[in-house]
Amino acid sequence: MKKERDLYRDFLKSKDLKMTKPRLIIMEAVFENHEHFNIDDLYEQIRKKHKNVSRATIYRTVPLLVEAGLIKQSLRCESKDIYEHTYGHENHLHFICDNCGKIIESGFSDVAILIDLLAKNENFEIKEYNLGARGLCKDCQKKRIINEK
Amino acid sequence: MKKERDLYRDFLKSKDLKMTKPRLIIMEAVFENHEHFNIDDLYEQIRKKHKNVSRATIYRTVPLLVEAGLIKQSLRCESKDIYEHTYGHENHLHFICDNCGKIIESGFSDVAILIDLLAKNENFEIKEYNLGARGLCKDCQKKRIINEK
DNA sequence: AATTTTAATGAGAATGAATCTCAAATGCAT
DNA sequence: ATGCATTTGAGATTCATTCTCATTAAAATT
Ligand SMILES: [Mn+2]
Ligand SMILES: [Mn+2]
Ligand SMILES: [Zn+2]
Ligand SMILES: [Zn+2]
Repeated sequence: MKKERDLYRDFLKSKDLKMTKPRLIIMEAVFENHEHFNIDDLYEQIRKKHKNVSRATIYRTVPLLVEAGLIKQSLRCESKDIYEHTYGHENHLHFICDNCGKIIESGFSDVAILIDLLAKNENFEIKEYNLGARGLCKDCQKKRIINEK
Repeated sequence: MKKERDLYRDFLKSKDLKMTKPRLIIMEAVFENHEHFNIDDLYEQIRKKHKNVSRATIYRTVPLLVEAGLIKQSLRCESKDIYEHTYGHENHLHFICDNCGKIIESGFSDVAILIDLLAKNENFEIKEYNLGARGLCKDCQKKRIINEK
């Protein structure tokens, strides 16, 4: 939490943005848990302690955290943008179950090497990977077999 | 276009859905061009010839084409869901330029092999890959250098 | 071919995530 | 402390998507 705050401070300073109370509250809430989250989750979480932080400010602040490189926009879920930490988290890919919505994470060091090669071919400079697949998780495969009987 | 229509017919029959005039018009419009498209693009395209096909029906029909395996939901662009053909198109990944929005496609046969391995580890059954990266295209890298002077 | 049954459609209303507006509040350099 | 540009909260607005429901069309049955 210490490092994140410092990076955030530096980022804001570098952009001539002010370190305000809501911006601090929001960034601390974001790093309180380590799950994927959407703006509404975050709003509810923050509201428990701070009755006066507005949804608008959260919508305005989250993109700053993205730009600062602390979080990234991840997959979309239930028609909502969802986010996850990047700072302090390994790159990983998502397997999303079409049936139950479960998200399974998996490292992808080797995959990245190949994708870097493809990108090089196109002279494309990658800033952020966005890798995953949809399908059926272990449990839902079993259910399917039962249902299709 | 012949094959797509037959597959679609079979799919509708298998689901006890009727082959209606709007459903046919929409599926033909979808396969008229080979670009990524969003619902609004499709609506405009269809409206040129058929003044009476409603937006609602397009929103209702596109998911059928997805379920039939003819198209897939692809990346999101300008806050709109976008779609692309799957039938008759190789699997590929997308490099998306953060600066100009350009979408670069690239095959990924080798990548798929690695991802299949990761999926196997998790006992996850992949139905559809969703692979890409965001960053800067060749042209925008040059522009950046100029701008940062 | 006419009738019945049932699903699908069009038009527009409703929803809801995300963005915008603007008067009031706050951070920060002096 | 003072002054001033930036940021904020609250609610209005936007706009993609979904829903509603009276009407229409497809297919099954006579
Ligand atoms: Mn994740
Ligand atoms: Mn594509
Ligand atoms: Zn599952
Ligand atoms: Zn570009």
